[in-house]
Amino acid sequence: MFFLKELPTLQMIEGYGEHFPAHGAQQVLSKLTFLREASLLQRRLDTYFSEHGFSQLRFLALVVIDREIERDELSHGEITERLDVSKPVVTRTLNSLTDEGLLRVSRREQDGRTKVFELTQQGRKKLAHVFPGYFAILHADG
Amino acid sequence: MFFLKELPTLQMIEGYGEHFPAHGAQQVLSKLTFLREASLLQRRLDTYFSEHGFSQLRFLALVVIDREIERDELSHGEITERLDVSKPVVTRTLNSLTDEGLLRVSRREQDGRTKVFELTQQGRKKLAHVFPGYFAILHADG
DNA sequence: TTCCTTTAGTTATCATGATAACCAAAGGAA
DNA sequence: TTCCTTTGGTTATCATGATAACTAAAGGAA
Repeated sequence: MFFLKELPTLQMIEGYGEHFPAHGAQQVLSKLTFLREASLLQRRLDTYFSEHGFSQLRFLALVVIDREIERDELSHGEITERLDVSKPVVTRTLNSLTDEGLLRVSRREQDGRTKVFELTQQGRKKLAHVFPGYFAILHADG
Repeated sequence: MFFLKELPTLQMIEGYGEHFPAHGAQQVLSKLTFLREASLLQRRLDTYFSEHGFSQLRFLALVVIDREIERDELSHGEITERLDVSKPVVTRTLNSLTDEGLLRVSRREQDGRTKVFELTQQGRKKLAHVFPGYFAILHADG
């Protein structure tokens, strides 16, 4: 998240910078604008998820399992590969989703270390319930 | 931060959605791309800050004081107005910056409640040290 | 087999965001 | 004055990101 409510003006940036080439300030400002807009959109999504007792990460963890074609389940490691967060966070997230009954775990027969997760009926229902509003936010202007 | 390493394909999104109008999927995908790119840029910035024992918020707190024209100091409340984070987080951040000697606090004479913060020499030095790399990341392609 | 290395996930701990509830000074109305 | 409301910040507590260090199963060389 980018936490500056008012972006600096072009003049301000130019004032700071003997640090970048001519016309660099414009590029810097447009990147800051980009970050700020993304943060605002991200914040709308986070608010939406939290209204549904969800978080983006918890949602995406269900999504990566759901979207897998010709498979119903993914291992902890496979989920970690698909999500850009650390392993311990994946562990915590999957455990809490399991505790809430949205996922079901089992051990893989061939390898006693591996845990595999699949959506429960309730998990599918929850996803279906949250998707429309999610797409609505992404589809909206701004 | 948007945590999906691989974005869904257009076909996947269309598969999910009777939830949005025709051609909506393209719009959804471009918003997801936007979020993902912003997250990657944000992550480069966060890495840079943490290499300097800094965080984006700590940096921006110094910046909003520094960029104030014709004033050297801002109150806690004024800083809170300029940063898009909650009051308690501002308190904690300003305290830690003060403890590290980057800011100096004083009470405002007219109002015994108000705290005002200004950059120390060390704070200015730190900002000057961090700015070039910050702009370089923002100026870079991608 | 025995032992060493690799791989899968977990535990411990920290940093940093949020909200709710609080304290204390300021500022008026009675 | 006294008391009530408003305003400026803080405390307590939680959620959720990270890294480092750990446990235990797997797999392979000797």
